[in-house]
Amino acid sequence: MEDKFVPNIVVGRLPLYLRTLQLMSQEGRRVTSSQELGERLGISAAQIRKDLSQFGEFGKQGTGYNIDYLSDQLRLILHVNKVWDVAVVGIGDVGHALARYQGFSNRGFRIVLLFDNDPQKIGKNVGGFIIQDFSSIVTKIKTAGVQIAMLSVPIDQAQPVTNLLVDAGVRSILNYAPINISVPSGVRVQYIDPVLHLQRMTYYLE
Amino acid sequence: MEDKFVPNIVVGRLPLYLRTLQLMSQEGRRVTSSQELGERLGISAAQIRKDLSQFGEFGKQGTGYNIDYLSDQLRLILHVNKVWDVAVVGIGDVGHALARYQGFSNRGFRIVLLFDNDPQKIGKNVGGFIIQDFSSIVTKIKTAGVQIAMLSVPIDQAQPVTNLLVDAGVRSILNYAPINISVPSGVRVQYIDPVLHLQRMTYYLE
DNA sequence: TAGATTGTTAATCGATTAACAATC
DNA sequence: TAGATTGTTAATCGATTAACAATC
Repeated sequence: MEDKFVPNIVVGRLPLYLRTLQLMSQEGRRVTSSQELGERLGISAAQIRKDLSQFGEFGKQGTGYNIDYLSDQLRLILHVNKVWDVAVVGIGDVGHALARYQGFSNRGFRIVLLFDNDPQKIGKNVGGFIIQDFSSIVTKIKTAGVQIAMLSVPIDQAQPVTNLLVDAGVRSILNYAPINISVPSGVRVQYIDPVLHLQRMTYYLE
Repeated sequence: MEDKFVPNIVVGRLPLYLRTLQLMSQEGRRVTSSQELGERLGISAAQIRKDLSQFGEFGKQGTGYNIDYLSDQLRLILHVNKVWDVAVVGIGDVGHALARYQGFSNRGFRIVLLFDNDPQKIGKNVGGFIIQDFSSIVTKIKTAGVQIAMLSVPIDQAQPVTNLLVDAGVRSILNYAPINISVPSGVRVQYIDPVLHLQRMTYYLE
């Protein structure tokens, strides 16, 4: 089921479904429908049903989806039924905010390592973790078996640091530096750059 | 030219092109080609040419694109040939990082207003600006004529604060709260939620 | 039972790519 | 001139939607 090819664009919507279902669950709701989910997300009901059908049958005709059951299934599909250890690399303002962000733990992630190369910062405690020196990055990440990193270093360090992360066995990188980085196949990168989003909106402003 | 309909997905790629061109310009480069741009971005050369052709003819056969000229044109198209004033609403760790982020100014944005509702924070200076009380948000934003806001408040405040922003005349919202918000037509929302990106990658991890 | 909603198929719609004449 | 690369067309590919039988 999960072995078969699923379009990337579909995979990208699943976390959105999960996020909304978790919220509904917190609201005390028990069941929902593709229509309701769609309305909350601005996505058509047909698309949601089609997306889910890639992975199995999770609903009941006439009643819809059990929220907690579908959430569990989505967590299994997305492999966030466990908690993933994450490293934050580059503890400037962005890294600092990530290290202290409370929104990871109930969605499948926890931060376990912080790195920076500024002697002023090394040894400091942020969000309960001690900032460690870049020089130890490969061994520390390897030893901890961390496979996911959030990268919040300056632009010119993004590629060299990425290379270290790849050497250390990191397979998923969330890159906050506004530059495209190269990784070998088997390693995935996602990008966050607020300016891209802002410029996408100013197109429609005068 | 800009009046005619352009697919949203095309508009979304333009900021990426611009970002790469600005980087090339800083590297001292003068010209590039759709092929080179495509390689740096992981996008096909044909797609880049097709996207650009929606807005005009910016290249020369045989030589390619003048980097600074194409950058200027993209800035005009995206309306970032000017600098937009932006408000940051909610000065927790994320808002704090946004307020101090140095990457906005050379890409068309500058932060001019900060808001929070925590009496402990109101009056404090972050990144050169004084945090102001929520109670003044509508009038202050109206007076300043700010049309863009970055929203970094807790989940449960996202929708009510959004309503205030809309009342104040904000037309573009970059929402960091992990929840979908409703806005009237004419107002645009973009979302940033790191967990969505992480979960999209764990799908491919075991 | 009647009403509601799923999962799925086929039709539609839109986006990407390949190819090439034009031309620098 | 020969080589390179654009802008654009037509073909391909993929994603979305509409519709409905199945069934809770």
